[in-house]
Amino acid sequence: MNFVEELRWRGMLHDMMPGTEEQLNKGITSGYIGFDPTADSLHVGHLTQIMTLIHFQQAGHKPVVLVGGATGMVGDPSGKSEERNLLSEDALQHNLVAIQHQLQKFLDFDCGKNSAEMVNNYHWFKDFSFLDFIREVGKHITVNYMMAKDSVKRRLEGDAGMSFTEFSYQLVQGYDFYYLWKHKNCVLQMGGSDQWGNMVTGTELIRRKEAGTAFALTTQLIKKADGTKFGKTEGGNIWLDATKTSPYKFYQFWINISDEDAQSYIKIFTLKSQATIKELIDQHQQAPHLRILQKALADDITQRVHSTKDLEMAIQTSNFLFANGSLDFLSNASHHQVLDIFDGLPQFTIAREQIQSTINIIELLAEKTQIFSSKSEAKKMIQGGGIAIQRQKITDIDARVGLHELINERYLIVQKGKKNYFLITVA
RNA sequence: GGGGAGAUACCAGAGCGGUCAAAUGGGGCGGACUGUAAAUCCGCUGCUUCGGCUACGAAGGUUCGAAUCCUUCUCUCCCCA
Repeated sequence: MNFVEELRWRGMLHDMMPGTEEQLNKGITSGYIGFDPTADSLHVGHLTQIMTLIHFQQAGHKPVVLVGGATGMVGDPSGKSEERNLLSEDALQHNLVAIQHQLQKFLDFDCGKNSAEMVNNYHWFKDFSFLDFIREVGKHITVNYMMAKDSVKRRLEGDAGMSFTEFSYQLVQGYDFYYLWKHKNCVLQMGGSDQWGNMVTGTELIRRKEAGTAFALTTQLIKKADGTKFGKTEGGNIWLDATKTSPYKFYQFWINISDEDAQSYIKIFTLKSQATIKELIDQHQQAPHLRILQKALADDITQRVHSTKDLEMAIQTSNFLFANGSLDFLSNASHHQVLDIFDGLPQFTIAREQIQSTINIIELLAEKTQIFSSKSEAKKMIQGGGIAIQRQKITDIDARVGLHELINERYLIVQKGKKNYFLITVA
């Protein structure tokens, strides 16, 4: 199966320029996707692009990963209703290094002629003077053409306006494409469907400057069936960086995907074959409550983004926290094992003297630890039946917790709601 | 430079001298139900030593009493030049 067919059956393909498929069928083709360093980690929203590159490489083509040291300094107006804040150069540099490191994990950079390659557009922009730029690039593209772009039009129609900097973004990205086309024989740019406009500016530049031919292919933006934004939870973005989103939370994110979404995500975010996926969907529909799809998804992605060990840990933690795992498990565990299970969950340590023999529950939750930021909040939560200690629901705001209740004489498991666990270690 | 409108809790947005810790909607959090789901229903959503305290852009003032009236300041938006 070729690259385009692969994307098509997986529901990832959005649009492509005429001739793209023919070009790819001609033989090994070099294509790129750009990532701007807007944060110091990629998040799950970037995974579609990463998967696209993986498929691209598996189909025998050469993926080029572009990190936007230069474009990151400008700010892409696509999909943004107002002007972005510029990041400082230090922050950009920090972000750049971090995401470069992450991207390296997903592709094979050493497999012969279709090895992946990483480039940074800062290299060709750093010595490109403003005058040279407007003569070499700006001259070929009319303002009329630029203003017709959706990302620009929407901003011109709105109240927020748009700075010249962001207006120029498409030229900067367009030049990237031209540069890669010229110097690396890169004839295809891929990206999310919101990038279409920017990508076309690139092919247009190549055509007008050198009468060259280049192609663009976009992937579907990931949507959730309920219309909310993919990749965001109450806690914010789901990052790929284990220190920003723990492997456990990452795993949980996928486990909690709705049935409907899981059926499309399994195709997008895993490399499983068409037959395997069909089988999984069948099984899932027969017994939806087992959430076979969500588990398959979560397993696959957690393993790829983190590691097999992280996945095992996440499953173990999930089983303990949700499958009503009894607390006996803890009494048999070593201190190290306990910490492993609670790794990535909020933890507090308090001194034994602080408790004396017993301590008021509210004082414990709001003062000795920062599980709640105020006593009223803790009180309200207890009255609302949202707090459990050692899996026992607390309903009395005057309840006291004593040393004799500690597991292994040192642990207190606090539950806020069903899903939020806190470990208090009494030292 | 001239004219106008406005600034209220996480967001949107009512209130326009006392009954206002502030309607309503959204969001968030919790409970019930459930599949760690969706939908639905219910509760909470400033702090507190439960006496109060601090809050409606900021600072002053009027008043027994101000989110509400007055003055100045800061900021935002709109129209004209």
